[in-house]
Amino acid sequence: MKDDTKSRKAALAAHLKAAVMTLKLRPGDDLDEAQLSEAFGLSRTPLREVFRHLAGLGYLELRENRGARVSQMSYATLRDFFLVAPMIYGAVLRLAAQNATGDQIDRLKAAQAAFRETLRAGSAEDRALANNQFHEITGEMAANVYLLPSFQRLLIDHARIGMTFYRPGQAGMGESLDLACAQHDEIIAAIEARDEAAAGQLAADHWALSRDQIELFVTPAGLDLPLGSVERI
Amino acid sequence: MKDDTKSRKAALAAHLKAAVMTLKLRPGDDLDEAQLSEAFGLSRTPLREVFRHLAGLGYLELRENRGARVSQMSYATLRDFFLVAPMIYGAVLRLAAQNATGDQIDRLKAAQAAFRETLRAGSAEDRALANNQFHEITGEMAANVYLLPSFQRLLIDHARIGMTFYRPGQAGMGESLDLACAQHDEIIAAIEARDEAAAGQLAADHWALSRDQIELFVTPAGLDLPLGSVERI
DNA sequence: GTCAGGCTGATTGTGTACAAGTTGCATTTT
DNA sequence: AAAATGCAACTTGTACACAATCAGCCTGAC
Repeated sequence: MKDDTKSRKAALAAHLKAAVMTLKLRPGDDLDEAQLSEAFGLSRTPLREVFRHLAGLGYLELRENRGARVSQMSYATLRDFFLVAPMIYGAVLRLAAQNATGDQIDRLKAAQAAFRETLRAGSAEDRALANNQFHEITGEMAANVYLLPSFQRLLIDHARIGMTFYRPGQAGMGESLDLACAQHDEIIAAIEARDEAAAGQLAADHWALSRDQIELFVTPAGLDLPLGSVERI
Repeated sequence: MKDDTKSRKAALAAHLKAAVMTLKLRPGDDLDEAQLSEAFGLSRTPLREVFRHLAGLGYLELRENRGARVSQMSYATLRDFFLVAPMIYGAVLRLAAQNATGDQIDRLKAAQAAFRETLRAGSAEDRALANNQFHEITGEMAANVYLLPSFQRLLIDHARIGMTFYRPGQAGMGESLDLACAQHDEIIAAIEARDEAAAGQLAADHWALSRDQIELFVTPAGLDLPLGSVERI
């Protein structure tokens, strides 16, 4: 009974994390205590402890007397994200290059293999989670208690933003994913070589690629139509 | 009864935060649920919610089946601190200069006045809390959800490190505090003038001062004794 | 016709009882 | 005498019941 309960709590947390990052639970969605309590075989007390934990990590927001919600995204958070992400990502990869252990590098390679597999045959959700897993490990390598909280929040919303702006059909999307995957390989190499400068540069490159993808969606290529055929508002 | 409970929870959280930052509760100390439950008139359920909340913010650590502890400090965390503090502090003050509202600037000035008052007549604890309050407001000004979690963790441990290394008698301690206070004034001015570059520079200066104080303690001035009178190991 | 006020159903917050786990001591065995 | 094992007291985790709060709807007055 003991292991059951613990694993159920862990399962609930993992389920919610994945659901939030893949937008299966979308920003602002309400969570139903009663329903989740039933689904995971937990009473409300441990359930709410999980909620509080995830709220601390930035997945959920708790509102007084009004239950838990998936944490919101807005233009303000998007702006916050663009301002801070390059700095934190750079710092994490530089520290990762300094500190990574052999075991961690092995796990990073495994994560990269899994990510590559999702490119071949995987849903957008699988891809986002695999990519997230890869970067989580770099965070673990950086091993800095003061940096991690911000980094992990960035990863959550990076996954969500990526899911929002992911359009399989869009021109250049496949190429971008391949490029991102290649950059992951370079990141592994830089970390393994303890090349801090290269890791920092790769962080910048990887970020730039991701940012361009997002901007491409926000500012899409204009439709190629003759003048006058599209009404301007 | 409603307001009572809420305010008691808030009081407990505030009490624990202050106690942790001022080292009244020292890193690694165990927290007694039963005792705190009695002292604040809360049952264990809400008490544990407060624990979880504070654990998320970095004040406490929760261990499975073994209660809550004040979060640890070690050489590793000290090293982590030195590595990322200048970066985060710089980012926060630059963003604060960009975004601060008039109301926030007023509150910052009030916090600075309170801090100055603790210099004149206040305990080391009062001073640490007042200084923390000042920097908390700069974090609020920066208003970046991705930066704040790391910044607030840094502030907690900055307060604790400051308390650890604070020695009223030590040469230069009073001068350093006066200098730090003067820098606060300059920081306010830079923010009010929306001078981002100046704010960034002041963050670096303020950090350098704090760092030097810590190093002064870690590497104190050698005793002024004739050669040969002190055995070298 | 519109808005204010109060009721009602549902949801969340808290208190308490009980189950599970852990620690330290005592006893036993080698 | 030292180490290991079992027991007991205490601490933590979970479940459930009750109290408090909120949102929506209805009624009634202006």
